[in-house]
Amino acid sequence: MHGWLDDEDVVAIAPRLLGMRLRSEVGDEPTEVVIGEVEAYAGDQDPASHAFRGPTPRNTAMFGPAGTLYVYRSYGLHWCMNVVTGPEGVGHAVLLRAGIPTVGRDTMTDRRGRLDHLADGPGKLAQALGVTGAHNGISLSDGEIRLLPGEGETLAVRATPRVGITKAVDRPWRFVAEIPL
DNA sequence: ACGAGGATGCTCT
DNA sequence: GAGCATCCTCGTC
Repeated sequence: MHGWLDDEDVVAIAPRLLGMRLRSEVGDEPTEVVIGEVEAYAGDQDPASHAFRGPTPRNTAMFGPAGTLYVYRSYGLHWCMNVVTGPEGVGHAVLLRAGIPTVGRDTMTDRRGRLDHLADGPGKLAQALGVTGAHNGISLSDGEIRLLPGEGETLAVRATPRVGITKAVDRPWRFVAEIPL
């Protein structure tokens, strides 16, 4: 399943996640978004990656097989989720930064505590789907959180520098799906 | 629309 | 002890 996720080139994989669906079976009602913004992190080739200096207690999930979910806590407050890619052991991952809510809107507004800005940021996306550190290391193929095919529409994609980092700031490894008019 | 500042706790040096 | 792959609120324009 998702055979292309184990490709060596995480920068090529990242934009292919745009338009895919991310479905959560956490809680009573399923929730789902279409992935709209991602960033590539290239393991030991990438000073901005959590895996840059090799395995640690926090980042072990990054060195698992492609299709593993890596969840970490950001700024002591928020959870952020990544899709592990590449051959097992390389530490590549794609940060999921934003999604368009499609299923379970009521549950997402409950979890977010507001009616707007439900999943337009990495911490907000994880919160809307009910994803926490308890999901770190699970498979995105057969678990509570799943990566599913999109509708197959062709998306216009814009590449920009990554957000919120202080190292390797020049690499245009953030990919945003342009909303068609 | 945009920017500054504070909240908050874990990870690794 | 420093440094975060962030979010929210409250100011301005």
